[in-house]
Amino acid sequence: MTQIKIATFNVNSIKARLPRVLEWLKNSQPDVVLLQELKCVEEQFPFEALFDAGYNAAVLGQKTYNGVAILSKYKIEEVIKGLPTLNGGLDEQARYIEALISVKGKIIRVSSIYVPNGGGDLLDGEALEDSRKFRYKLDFFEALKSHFSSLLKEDEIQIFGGDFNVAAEEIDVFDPKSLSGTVCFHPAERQKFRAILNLGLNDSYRISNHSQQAFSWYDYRGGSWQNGKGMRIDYLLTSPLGSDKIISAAIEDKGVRDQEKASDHCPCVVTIEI
DNA sequence: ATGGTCGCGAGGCGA
Repeated sequence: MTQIKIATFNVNSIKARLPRVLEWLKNSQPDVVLLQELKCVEEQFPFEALFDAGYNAAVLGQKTYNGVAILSKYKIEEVIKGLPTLNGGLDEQARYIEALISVKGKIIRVSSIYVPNGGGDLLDGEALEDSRKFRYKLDFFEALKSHFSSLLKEDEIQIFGGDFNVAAEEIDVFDPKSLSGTVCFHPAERQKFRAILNLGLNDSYRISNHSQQAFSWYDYRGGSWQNGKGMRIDYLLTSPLGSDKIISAAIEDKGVRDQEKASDHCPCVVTIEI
């Protein structure tokens, strides 16, 4: 009987965040960590500091923007870098990395995902849903759904985690009325995310904490953390074999988001018996 | 409050 703790954490620059990340790793002791928004190329990734902290790493980097990684106390195998797109190519940005983790003779599949935000300035009279960035976001969700659909044919414990940049339900935002139709809480993107869940994946936090409101992201601007104005946009989605084995799930906001030089995201964790 | 704050990298973009 082995328990494994898996985390997802959008760090908003691994270089700027390294001291905070090392401190959090020491306190939280996750076995596997899915990182997003590295904001550096693989050559600049702090492999040594993280190895010294006990973690192997697989990295898909990019200069300045995006970047995803998988950290693991166990061996990382069969790494796949980049999200397959519907036309048979690969998404051009560093937003997806997947691997197998070998845990005491058992295999789990994990991926670290950074869904495009989809927001930004609109042209005169342009609706969010017509903007280039938002359409890229919706296309990315479609590509994710297609890829997950094929992976779910395997009888594996699978955990797909990351910053999905969408709040699933009204309970997942601080003000559903005012935020409805804005980026990260627009009906079109919520529908795309729901379609991914409908493949048979579970939102591990929500099935473990039925009616608890908790947020994984607080804007740096406007004192959002101090005012409790956040959203839950980071998830650890589990395949049926994984969902059956969930012990607990949580968002580790206290002692992390309230620190100096914190990321605007909080780590989300799930513990699974394998 | 039509702003606000970060990170990157050296002005503006992305979030």
